[in-house]
Order: sequence, then C-alpha cells, then structure tokens
Amino acid sequence: MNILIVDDDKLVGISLKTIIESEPALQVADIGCCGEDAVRLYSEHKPDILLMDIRMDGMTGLDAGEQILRIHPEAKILYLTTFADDEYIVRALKIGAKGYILKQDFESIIPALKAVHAGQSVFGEDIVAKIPSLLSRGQQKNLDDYGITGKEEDIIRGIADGLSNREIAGALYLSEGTIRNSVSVIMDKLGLKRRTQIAIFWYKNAMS
Amino acid sequence: MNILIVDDDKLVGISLKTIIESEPALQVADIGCCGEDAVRLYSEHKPDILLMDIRMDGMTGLDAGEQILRIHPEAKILYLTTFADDEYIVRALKIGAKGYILKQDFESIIPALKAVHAGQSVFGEDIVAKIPSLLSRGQQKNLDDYGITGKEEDIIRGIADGLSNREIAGALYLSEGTIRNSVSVIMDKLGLKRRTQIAIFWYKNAMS
DNA sequence: AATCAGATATGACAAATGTCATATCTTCGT
DNA sequence: ACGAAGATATGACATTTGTCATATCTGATT
Repeated sequence: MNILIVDDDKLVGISLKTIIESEPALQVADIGCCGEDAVRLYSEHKPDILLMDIRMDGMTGLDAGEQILRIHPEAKILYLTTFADDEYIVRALKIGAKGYILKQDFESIIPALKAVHAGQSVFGEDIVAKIPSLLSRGQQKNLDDYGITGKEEDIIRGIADGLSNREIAGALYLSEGTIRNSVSVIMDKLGLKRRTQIAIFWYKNAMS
Repeated sequence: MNILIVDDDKLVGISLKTIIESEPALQVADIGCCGEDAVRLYSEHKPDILLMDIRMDGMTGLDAGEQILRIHPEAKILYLTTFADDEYIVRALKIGAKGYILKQDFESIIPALKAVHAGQSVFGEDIVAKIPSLLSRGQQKNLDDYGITGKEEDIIRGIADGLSNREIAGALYLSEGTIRNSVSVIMDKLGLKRRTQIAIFWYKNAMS
C-alpha cells in the first residue's frame, strides 16, 4: 500500500515515514510539505492514501484536498491535526475526507491507514464526541405524540421557516385568522407561550 | 486483543469468529445472540471490543449498548449492520459507540477492530456521507461578522431561549423599550424581519 | 332528516412586537 | 472643557400576534 505524506514540518514528515515503513506492507511514495505539493504529488504518484496535515502555510490541507477530490474523486485522504477543531472537522467531512486523526496518536496511524484502505472512515475520539452534540438537538420527538395534526405541522414548518401568519395563510390557502387560531392550538398542545418557541421546539426536537 | 461477538444469527457469529481468529493477535472471548447476552457477557469477559449487531429481537443492540456504557463507560462498542440507517447512526453516535460498519465489508472488520483498539472511531463510507448533511445547517457563522455587539448577542440568546422582550429586559436589567429597539437593530444587521427569524438564525448558523 | 364532529372563517379585543424620533447620561479623546 | 460616540430610555404609533366566542359549511353517523 502506497502512502503520500504531506506536512508543513519536514521532521514530522520523516517521522511519519519511519513509523509507516516499520510495517512491511506499507511504503511511503513521497513526502510533500505544502498544499501545492499535495496536489502535484498526488497526480504524480496516485497513492492509495494521502496522509496530510490540515494546517499549512499557503494552501491549507482542506483546500488542497478539495482540489484533489475534484480531479480524483476516488482519493482517500486522511487528515492529521495537532488539535481537534470543530470548523475543520465539518469542512473535512463535507469535502469527503476519509478521516481525521490527531498526530499525537501515532500508534493509531497504522491501523487507521489500514481501515481507510479497507474502505472505512476513521476519526479520533475527541472528534466523534463532538458530532452528537451537533446532531442531537435533543431526542427526536414525534409531533404526533402531542396530537399535532398534519395541517398544524404545516403551520409549524411555516413558523420554523420564519413566516408571518399572513404568509403562512397565503401558502396554505387559508385565512390569516385560521392560522392565528391554529397557532394558539399548537402552542397549547406543545405547552408553549410564543410563536418563537414553536420554531425553537422545531429545531431542537423535530425538524424532519 | 479480546473480542466479544453478539449477533442474532448464530451463523454470522461463527463466521465472524473465524474471520477474526484468522488474525493471531485477535481472539474471540465469547459469542452471544441477543441484547441480554451482550450485557451479561460484557460484564463477564470485559472484552477489549464488543462487536455487536444493531438489529436483534428483543433488546436491540443500541439498548444493550446504552446499558453497557452506563455500567462500563470505557466500553468500546463497534456496531455491525446490514444496511446504513440514519436513525441508528445518530443514536449510535449519541450513546458513544466507537463505530458502525456494514457486515458485508468483512475484509474491513479486522482493520476496523485494530483502529478502534488504538482509540479511533470507524465508520463505513455510506454512513459518513450522511453526517455532513445532518451537520451542515449552514456554515458556522460568526455573529461579529454582522457587527453584533455583546449585549445584542445576549438578547439574541434570550430570543433563542424563547423569552419575551419583557423577560429579556428583566434578565439583563434593561428596560423593555431598550430591548425592543435593540431587537430592531439586530434584525436590521442580520437582514431579518421577525424575531422568530432571529431564533432560527441562531439555531441554524451560530449557537455557540 | 337530524345530529355531530371537523375544518374554516370572522370580529372584537388584548397583548406583544417593531419603528422611529428624541432625550439623558456617561465616557473618551483632544 | 468641549464635542462626539455609545448605551439606555421614553413615548407615540403601526403592525403582528394571540385569545375567544361564535358562525358556516361539509361529510359522516345513526
């Protein structure tokens, strides 16, 4: 299995090479040290996996990754980072990275490479721990449990889209008064006092 | 490294054992076939990793996992499943599972086990692909970019908590009129028309 | 046919929200 | 000390939102 390493810090690059090549099945194709290197060397070597730092001067690992994945959508990119950073994680996931691990966890680099090669995605503990809190906005509750009807759910969606009663009425071909009444009923059923709380309820609990 | 296998289908359990024990470093401590088995056998063997099916008659793998993690928070649970299912993924992430892979990918089971043992979390491709869309309710935007002041952010939080202007005023020791004015300014800065949209903006974009 | 439940609508009202001009007061820089 | 800038407040007003009693219409039940 061929690995391409890209890291700002050449010493880190060499250390990684040593670690990786301690495993006979793995070879390091090349070592780059900036985003531009990553793009160029990836096309040149077509490695099985690109092991790349996120933070680099000039083109960041994410920008380089995005560019590489545009050209080679099958590329397997595993990001290395010195600390867990939410913003990066989300962007890394979005561009389609295969993983995100901390450099400190050097003993987990080889298993991570193998898992990625086998088609899995790998993430360090700290990183995964952050995802649920972003996802979970509370247990997914079912509006039906509160006796919310279909029409009422439409209205809730309207409120959660930030519409006024008049706008919701227009969208659903009902009168504004009907919406007003219905909003009262909805708040009653959900135990809320203000329309804003309906939107909040939606984003925290339902939102399907 | 000791593995505990739990799967509804005994044949699958035995096949997994065969695959796993083809690797000398790995041994299977035991094989269970239901959620109750999982809980009991986990306490009995304290395996390094619990490899468990999600769908099982009676207690599901998720319920069992939740219970095990309550008693043994350090437990490493790797879920096996026959298909990728959003609901399960989210719940699995929430309870703190270390991974979620498809049974079909049997050649990736061993690397996955090793990566989990090394402290990483492992997810099959299909699964990871779904996370960004769940996460990405818009890029995390910075309120400062809109010229929102600290006090204004407090008010935004109040609105996002569903408070009325009067309640926010009370909480911040300001007059209700001041809050009203401030809300106008906030909507102006964020390009919004209604307070509900402020709450929505908060939940979609900021919420730190 | 008589009745009932539902969805929709209206009007009257109360309360909350949003807009705007303007006023105080403090603080900061010169 | 002077004036500018910022934060807070007020009052007047328009609009939106929420509450409630009541009305109308439809379709289903008996």
